[in-house]
Amino acid sequence: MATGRTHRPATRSRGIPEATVARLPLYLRALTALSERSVPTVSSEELAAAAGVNSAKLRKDFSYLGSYGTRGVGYDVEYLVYQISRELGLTQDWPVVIVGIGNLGAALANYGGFASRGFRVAALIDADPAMAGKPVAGLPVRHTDELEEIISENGVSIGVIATPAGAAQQVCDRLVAAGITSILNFAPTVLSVPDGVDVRKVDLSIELQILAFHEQRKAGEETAAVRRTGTAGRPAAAAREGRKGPDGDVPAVMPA
Amino acid sequence: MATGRTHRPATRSRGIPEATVARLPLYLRALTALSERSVPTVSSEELAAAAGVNSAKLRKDFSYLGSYGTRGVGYDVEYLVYQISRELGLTQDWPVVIVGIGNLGAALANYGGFASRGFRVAALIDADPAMAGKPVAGLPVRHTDELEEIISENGVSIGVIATPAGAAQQVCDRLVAAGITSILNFAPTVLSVPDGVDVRKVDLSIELQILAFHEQRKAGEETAAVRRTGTAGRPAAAAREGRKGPDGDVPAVMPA
DNA sequence: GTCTGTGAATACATTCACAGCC
DNA sequence: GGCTGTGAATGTATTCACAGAC
Repeated sequence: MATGRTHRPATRSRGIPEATVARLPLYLRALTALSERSVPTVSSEELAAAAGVNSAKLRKDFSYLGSYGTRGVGYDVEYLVYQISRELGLTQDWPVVIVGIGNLGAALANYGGFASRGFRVAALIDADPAMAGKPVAGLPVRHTDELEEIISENGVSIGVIATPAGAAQQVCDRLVAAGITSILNFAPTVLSVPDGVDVRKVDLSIELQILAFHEQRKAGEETAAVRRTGTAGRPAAAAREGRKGPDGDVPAVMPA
Repeated sequence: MATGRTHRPATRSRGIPEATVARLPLYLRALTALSERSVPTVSSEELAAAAGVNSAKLRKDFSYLGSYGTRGVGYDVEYLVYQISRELGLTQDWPVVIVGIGNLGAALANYGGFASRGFRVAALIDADPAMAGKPVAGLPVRHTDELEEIISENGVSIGVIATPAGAAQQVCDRLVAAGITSILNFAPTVLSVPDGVDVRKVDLSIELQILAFHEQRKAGEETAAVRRTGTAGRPAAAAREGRKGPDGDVPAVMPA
């Protein structure tokens, strides 16, 4: 990351913290809901509750964007919607391609949340020739051979990878070579990309594993018992029938 | 205090940092791949590269679990796989339910990554009576009416919500009432849950919006950067000329 | 010599708490 | 009175750099 120089102090300071950027879409969603209900203004407290954060954090976040509120009153909903949209780059439309039209890719293609923000699915691409031409979410699936052409013709800079893990790096390389500079990766694999290309990943199984970690801890607190039994056991908890785990009878966890 | 153990606290220290927990699945995946290639040991440098992090971070992360490496040698792959699996709670199997069998729910049901870790889809649940009984991913869809019974009978503690936003809170409440204590939420809404219940959310459109933010920033920098790198880098950006935003005053994405 | 494990240093993020404006 | 905006304080995460085990 190229740190320029000292601060550009004015209302448009060039460094919004990553953590803040990651929350802006959350605020935007909450604001959009308020806007649809024609709520004219909102306090940091109310908006924070709607977005699921605390109000100090929200105010700090907004302070990076500028002073868009009014003391004693709150924030103008419409104005904030616009400012955040602009900051996120959603006032323009972003064509995206989805590569890998399996179950997940198809689900993504059908996902309404893309279009409702500035995103437009420019094409669906799959390596299976049998898929080519088949309509998914109203778009004909195109073959991988056409990938470069599609990207170039549509000026696509954001790509979504929903292929199996084995194909992801190869697809990624082609996307990058074709000019893509932002990638959302659903394949459970680490992608390597040149500098200047952003990758964000969504890994469904990782999220579950994190939940399992905390779940296990909860279970352990209830029955502070055998935790480290080298051979067999896991924390015990009531369940019904033993489901077979890797080594025999593994209890499921039920809060009683 | 509970922290009575003086030395060797790391073996099961009461607080593995969240950031570390979130990376353990990454390490585990990389290690599993090495294990399948029968690689016996791995250095922090190699493993870090495979997991897409830097080696100092990895070593620090592992130090929270204990001293599982050998100086001058590296880490035993099989042993680490076991230790991390145990730490994450993956040595037991976790029955999960998926609620909301639309495109996304079906994709999740078919997703192989769950079963390959300790997760087992115990049931698919949908509110649509027309769906009831229809097989998805080899399981018959069950109706929401049976939700409590399913959770109780299978000792499920982890639920996945893949319903439309409007139904999510209601489903969440029922899941929690039925005993679920961990929720993975795909619906684009903030869920409120009582203490003791963990929620993780995956929001597809939020990830894209974060990418758009950075993409927009790149485009802004391009004006200055383009001459520095000559013409080598960005075919798609050049092709983007044809695209125009819906409104007239779209800020210059391209040096005009 | 190699590579881990970890205090110390730094960077980043959140929360506090209150001055300043409505 | 109510609410924002923000320095200061605190908490968390990452990185450095090297002592110590092999």
